[in-house]
Amino acid sequence: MIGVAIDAQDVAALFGASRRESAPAYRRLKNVITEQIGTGRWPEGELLPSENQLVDSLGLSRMTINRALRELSSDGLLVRMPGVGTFVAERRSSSALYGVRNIAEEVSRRGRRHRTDVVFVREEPADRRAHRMFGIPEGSPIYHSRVVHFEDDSAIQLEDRHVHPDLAPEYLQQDFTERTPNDYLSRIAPLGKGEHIVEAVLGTAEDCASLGIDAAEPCLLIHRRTWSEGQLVSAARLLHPGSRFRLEGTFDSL
Amino acid sequence: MIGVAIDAQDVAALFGASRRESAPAYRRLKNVITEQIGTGRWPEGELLPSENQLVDSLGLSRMTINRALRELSSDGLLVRMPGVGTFVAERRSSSALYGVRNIAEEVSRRGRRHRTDVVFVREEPADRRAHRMFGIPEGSPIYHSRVVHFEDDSAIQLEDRHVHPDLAPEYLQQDFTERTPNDYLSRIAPLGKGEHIVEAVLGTAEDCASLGIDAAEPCLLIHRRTWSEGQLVSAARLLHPGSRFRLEGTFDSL
DNA sequence: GAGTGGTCTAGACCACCTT
DNA sequence: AGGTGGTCTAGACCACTCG
Repeated sequence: MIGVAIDAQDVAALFGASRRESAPAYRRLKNVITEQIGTGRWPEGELLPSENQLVDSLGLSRMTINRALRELSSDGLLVRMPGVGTFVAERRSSSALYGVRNIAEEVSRRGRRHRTDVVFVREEPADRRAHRMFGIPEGSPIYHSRVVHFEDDSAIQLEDRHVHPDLAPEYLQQDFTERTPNDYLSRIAPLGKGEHIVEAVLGTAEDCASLGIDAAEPCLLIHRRTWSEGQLVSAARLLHPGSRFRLEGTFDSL
Repeated sequence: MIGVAIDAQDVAALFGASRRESAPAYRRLKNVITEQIGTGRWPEGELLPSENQLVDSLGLSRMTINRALRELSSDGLLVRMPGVGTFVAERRSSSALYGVRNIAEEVSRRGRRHRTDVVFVREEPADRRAHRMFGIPEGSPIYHSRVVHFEDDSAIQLEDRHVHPDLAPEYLQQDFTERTPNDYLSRIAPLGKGEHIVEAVLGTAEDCASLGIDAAEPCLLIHRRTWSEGQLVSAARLLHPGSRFRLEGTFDSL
């Protein structure tokens, strides 16, 4: 066996300390486990106590334990194998295809910590490409931001974004460590239409340096444009290290 | 009151008819409800029978009913309100899922010529992974195909696919140069649910040789699984050279 | 007050994996 | 054989909504 098993008594201590919360027991147990995984105190592959051990140490019924573990498994934080045990899942980001909107939310939904590094936020003269896309005169000001999104301490997205200055006049004054650009934009400009293009590429040397990855690592590049009231609001280039990020989506026959 | 309530006896009839499935009860109940909503027989806003009514009509314990309804609620198909009832949710934003459906169609829609090379189509003993995914015994036969799709004369997709033998018994006899595996499967097994996972990777040496690309070229890898009637029909690994392929999609005011 | 969903218990049987 | 998770039961108490 690789990882040292987590002790049921440790879980009991953490769970006991959460008694102040008024949430239901299964919720509190989920919170405790999510926190341990999020902070890295329980590393990938670590074996959790069995359901029966937790029944004894936590004083809850097995159904309650089972619900907490089952939901965490369906959230992708744990991996359960019948006859074997419950393990901390490998940390590999994944986002709903149509959920590429709010990366901070996706990250925290997985019980991880989201952090943003701002590379720059500035006004620039529009080049020909911006002129064509946004329909503003060449040389007139346009906003340009570049930030890096972290999940815990690994970079998972380099966001390079151009924004129409008239539709988001306060853009330069925003603190993007507090609220992501996407967050801000979706608040001030009601989303009308969006477009995604996804491809596999290698990052430039600068991209790779920002993300802290090797130059040969394949990356997922998402071009994302959003319109509001028929006007292009924002065009973003979202670059994700292939080893740390993937897109997920489901569809129904509807 | 708006919607006419759904009768618990109707649910019982549908549930009884699903007895042939060997799935657990909560799963069958979820399938039955999903199907009714998917086909529109239960319109938006419709009131479902209460948990206690279903306990009586289905002969299941309330915990089992509750699990089915709770999970459907978390899946967004139902909306539950304590003290009020359970309702069919409003249609989910039909986030345009990327059109990975039929590559032959996509190619010819672009005015190019589509061609398929069959690498192999064969029966294999299921390994552990197949066993877990498809729920068939380890070592029992499973179908495995690998074909390369060309757009004009450049390879754009390596399709490696495993298929449940019971749900597509004639799979080995198909001529995939005439009709793609996807085409065939969607004809014989009505699509229920699908899942995509998209990531950026490097192909194996064999992959790159099949696609005629350099080993260092980033590729878009799509894992695609499709279910019919709650049973996994097919799991495919679709590998696209990054330089020759990208995914596009649009979405509307979600 | 009657009905709803939300939660929880203390058992149980099963298929599965490991030894 | 013994441990694991997967499922299920038949009860129970609660906060909530509605008439």
